[in-house]
Amino acid sequence: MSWTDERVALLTKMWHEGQSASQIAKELGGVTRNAVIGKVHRLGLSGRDAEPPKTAEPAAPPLAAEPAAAEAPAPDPVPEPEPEAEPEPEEAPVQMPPRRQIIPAGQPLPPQPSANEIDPEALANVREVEKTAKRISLMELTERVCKWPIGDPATEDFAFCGLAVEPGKPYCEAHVGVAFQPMSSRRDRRR
DNA sequence: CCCTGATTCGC
DNA sequence: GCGAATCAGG
Repeated sequence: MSWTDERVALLTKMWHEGQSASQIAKELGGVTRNAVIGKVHRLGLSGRDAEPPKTAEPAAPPLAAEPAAAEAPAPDPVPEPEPEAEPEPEEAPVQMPPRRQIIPAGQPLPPQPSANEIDPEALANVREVEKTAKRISLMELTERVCKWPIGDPATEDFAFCGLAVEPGKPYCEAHVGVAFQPMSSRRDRRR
């Protein structure tokens, strides 16, 4: 696969939309995220919009910038014509949702396992997360999705959380929070 | 041990 | 110019 104008245009568009290199690579097909990143750099659009103020020190102290005889500062009004290599192809402004769509749960949430001696903060967090959980089925479980059960396994609306797991753990960040509570925090929460 | 972008360097 | 390999951070 080569970098045709169209592919470069799509790359540029997606990059400015904030898509990750791997997502762009997947969308384009035939290239790896490395290729995308390499191309991004070659195109000079690495810093997605603002200029990097923290690059390497140019080591150019402005000390003798002013010639001694210069009485007038001689300002330069518009030194940068800024080529603006942004062709901005007439792309259809539609097809806007680059972000992963989320399936809302819209459902009362049956009682959770041992949901009464858990750190209130973590619990609140979980209820929040479960509103936005992906709710995947048993067959959709993989090594890297949260396996926290949501709902009653006996009913149809049962599902697993399905969010991205905390690497190395079986659950997402929020569910790890309630799954692995140190005994210290669960002590004396009953009066 | 998943992801991210950044950089290098042989091609 | 290209991108795999590698590096560096989360």
